[in-house]
Amino acid sequence: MEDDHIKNIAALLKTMSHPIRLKILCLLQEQELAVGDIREEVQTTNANVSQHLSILRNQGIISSRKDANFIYNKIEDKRVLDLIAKMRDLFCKE
Amino acid sequence: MEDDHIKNIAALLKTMSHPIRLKILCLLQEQELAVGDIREEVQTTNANVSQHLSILRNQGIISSRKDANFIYNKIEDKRVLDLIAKMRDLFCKE
DNA sequence: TTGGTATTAAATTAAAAGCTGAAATAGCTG
DNA sequence: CAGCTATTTCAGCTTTTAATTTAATACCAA
Repeated sequence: MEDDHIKNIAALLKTMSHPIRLKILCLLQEQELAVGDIREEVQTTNANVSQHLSILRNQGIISSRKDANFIYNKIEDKRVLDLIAKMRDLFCKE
Repeated sequence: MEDDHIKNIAALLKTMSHPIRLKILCLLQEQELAVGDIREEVQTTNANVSQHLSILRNQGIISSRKDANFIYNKIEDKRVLDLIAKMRDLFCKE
């Protein structure tokens, strides 16, 4: 694997390696969600969720759409879904 | 996915998310290597490689065997090999 | 045992990441 | 417009991580 790929993948893993962000990605597997919805699932503040979402957005992993004063987030990079599926497959047995 | 699994996977990803450590794992896919061998591939110091190896060892990802004054490292958790293969498949196209 | 090589350990410093609370923005609704 | 809700942004603070340097350990070979 070339160094450039390694650098990119390492950056992606770093983005995914925070428990809150990983959980957000898991939640978004099935549905679009707004910040408030997510805050209910992950025990933290709105501002914190918002910050994590913007990190995910900057990586291009998720995208957002605005509706009234809600902002709905969904997974943009479908490869991440594949990757999460694989991880579940490998590490969630038992 | 349960919170415990998320926590564990996040910790694994975090360990893998440093470019040097990810590269070390890629190098170890094919063969056992000593610290000095790795230092030649990754541009840094011996001590730095050693530190990264010990992080990987503490996570249980790699294991070591001593032969004279070399310490050979190899991947212990085979699931990590699977995961890397998947990532290569998803993110190294082009 | 002396010297050389390979590796680890400990300590220091610098940089990055994470969380919080408060202020700012944007869009509804009455 | 005034007030309310959802979200983002910012500043400050604490914690974590990374790299470097230096010292220590272990093994071999002359």
